[in-house]
Amino acid sequence: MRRPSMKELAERLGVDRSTISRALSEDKAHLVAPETREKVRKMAVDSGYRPDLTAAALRRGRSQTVGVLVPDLENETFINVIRTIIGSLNSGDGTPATTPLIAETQDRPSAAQRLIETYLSRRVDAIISLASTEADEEILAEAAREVPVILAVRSLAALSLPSALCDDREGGAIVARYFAERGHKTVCQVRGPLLATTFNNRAQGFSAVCAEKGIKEPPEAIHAEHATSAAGKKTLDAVLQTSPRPTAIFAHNDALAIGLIEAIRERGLRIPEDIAVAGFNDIKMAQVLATPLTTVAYPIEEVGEHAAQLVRSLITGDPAPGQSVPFIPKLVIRRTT
Amino acid sequence: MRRPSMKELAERLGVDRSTISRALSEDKAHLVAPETREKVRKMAVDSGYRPDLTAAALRRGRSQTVGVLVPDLENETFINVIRTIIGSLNSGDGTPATTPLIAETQDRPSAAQRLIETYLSRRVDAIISLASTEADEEILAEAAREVPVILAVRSLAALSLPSALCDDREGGAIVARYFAERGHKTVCQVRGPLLATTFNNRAQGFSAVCAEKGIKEPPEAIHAEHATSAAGKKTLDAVLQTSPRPTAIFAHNDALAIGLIEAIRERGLRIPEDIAVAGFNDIKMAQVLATPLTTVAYPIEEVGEHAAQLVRSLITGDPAPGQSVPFIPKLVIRRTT
DNA sequence: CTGTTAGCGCCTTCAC
DNA sequence: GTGAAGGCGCTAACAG
Repeated sequence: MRRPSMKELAERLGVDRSTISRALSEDKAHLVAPETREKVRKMAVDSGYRPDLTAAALRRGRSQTVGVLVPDLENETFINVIRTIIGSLNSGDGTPATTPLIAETQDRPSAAQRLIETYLSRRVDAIISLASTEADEEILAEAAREVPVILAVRSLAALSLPSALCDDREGGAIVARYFAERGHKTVCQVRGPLLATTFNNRAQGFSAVCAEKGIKEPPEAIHAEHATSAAGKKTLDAVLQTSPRPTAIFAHNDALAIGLIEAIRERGLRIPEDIAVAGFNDIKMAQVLATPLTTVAYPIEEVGEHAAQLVRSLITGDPAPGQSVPFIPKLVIRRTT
Repeated sequence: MRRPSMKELAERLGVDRSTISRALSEDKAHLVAPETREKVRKMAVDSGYRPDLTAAALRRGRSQTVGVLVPDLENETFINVIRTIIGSLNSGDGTPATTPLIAETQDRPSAAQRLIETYLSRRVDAIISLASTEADEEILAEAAREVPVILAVRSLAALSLPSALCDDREGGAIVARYFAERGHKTVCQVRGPLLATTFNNRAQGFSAVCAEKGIKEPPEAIHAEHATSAAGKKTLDAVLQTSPRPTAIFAHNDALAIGLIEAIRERGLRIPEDIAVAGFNDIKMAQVLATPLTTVAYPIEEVGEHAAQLVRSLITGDPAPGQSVPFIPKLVIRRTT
């Protein structure tokens, strides 16, 4: 037998549809007499009633839905930030569950645009972008006029929106200071693609400290094509060709670092004696490596939690918390340095 | 200025709302005069009209949405199957875009149940489960009475539903045959958790061939707690304690294999001379390793494409293709064996 | 080819 | 504490 609608429940119980609606709701249930409420709820369960959220969304103008944009679904760090966001959004005591619509942009502006339009057509209550690149600025700015837009992980230079961020500049600086302490005189960065602020900031923070401490960097920046281990592996040749040869490498993320490590191993060089490697993010694999990876732990919980908080307060129209301080990542020293 | 609804467009153009609806639709556009159609479309663009998909969903009874259940968002293979599904679902020439609702179960039946209920309340047009475990059978069976349910990657013993699968049994057999060819006499499996059919089938296929070829396996099965590299790493002790010591290990997936490799390396044993390792799935990392991993390539495209096809035909009510043959995975020989 | 009409299922005033 | 009524924005029959 087909599942009933509120109207049918109402008929069966001889009450009005609105009573059913109230009895089944979280916030208006107190308006209905305890006994009718229980009667209604029992009947709802017994009959297999299932609320129609598309109808509720239309009527309310809010869909209990947030759109999430991520550059790459294979990136553990992004996924973990999203997990934290979702967890936080649905742990709320009273608040009704929010369903995330998750999609990846692959850092293609056209994809970002298309997805944002879909989200807006689906009447999402907010958009969280972890995928923002400069090319998306306009699209995001426009979206922000219709619905709250939150930036997480990646910020945008020319667009001020509520953000949940890691202090990547400081992250880079932390690595440089550590390299300085260890006595390195010549070091090298393997940078991720520069379309996002993230890698840029890490590079700047690192270089600033190097300059200050008189540590030498190669004149030409080394960029990996993607922030993946395969791409990282390919950059080792370029690193070793710089002269004098660096004794430590700061890879802009752990995947790059792992690629480098495997390449170094193939050459028969020793880590960290011949060359030290530090990564960024502290993915799980960092601990599994035979030589566990020194890296900078990304403040996943903080960023995710803060993003969720922003979403919540913007949806309910609370005062958006003012410019918030980015979270400081933390150096994790292991065996590759 | 706020974005207009169809009604407002209709008023501005002096036509009926239904004309707007038709002109803007894909399949009914031909019913409206070319000039009015263009006039409507131009006005829609100029005014920034944005269709309200929550309203359309309510009216049509179809939400242009599919629910996707995945056990673990960090698993590259699952993600790639999902990517293929989404790509295929949205590449359709005429078919309107389908938005996926993606969520992970972490293999917790309670999570699966909650998510399926959310999906049904949101009136998804279909559910694709890559996360099916025995514990979910009832829930899935019940869901299948309301909406098409497709199983991908993982099948279910007691529940016959349209499925897109890999022949895991054959995958295990392929590895065993290869080990036999290489002359191994004592081998060992490191199995994934047994709540899903996948690992069970791989184990059976492998063992059947071993028995047939007279290859020895340890009497007690070795199970990793999770299908991750960290868990795989921990199993090496157990493997080396079996006697006689195996000369080859079949890890039920690449993450396990990588964990084992790192553990083997820590001990100073050589791969493949002292011990050979084969994985399953062929994740990207398999090629990046200093000693590239021999593994069984998962038929990602085929499984994803087939799942998408099933979704399409079940949604449109076409005859569901009969019991389909699982796709055969392919051995990729590299350097760890 | 276009208009008329009638809801989809829910929530929310406004009465009583 | 409950009922009556209206409508969110869209689409689908049915006329003409």
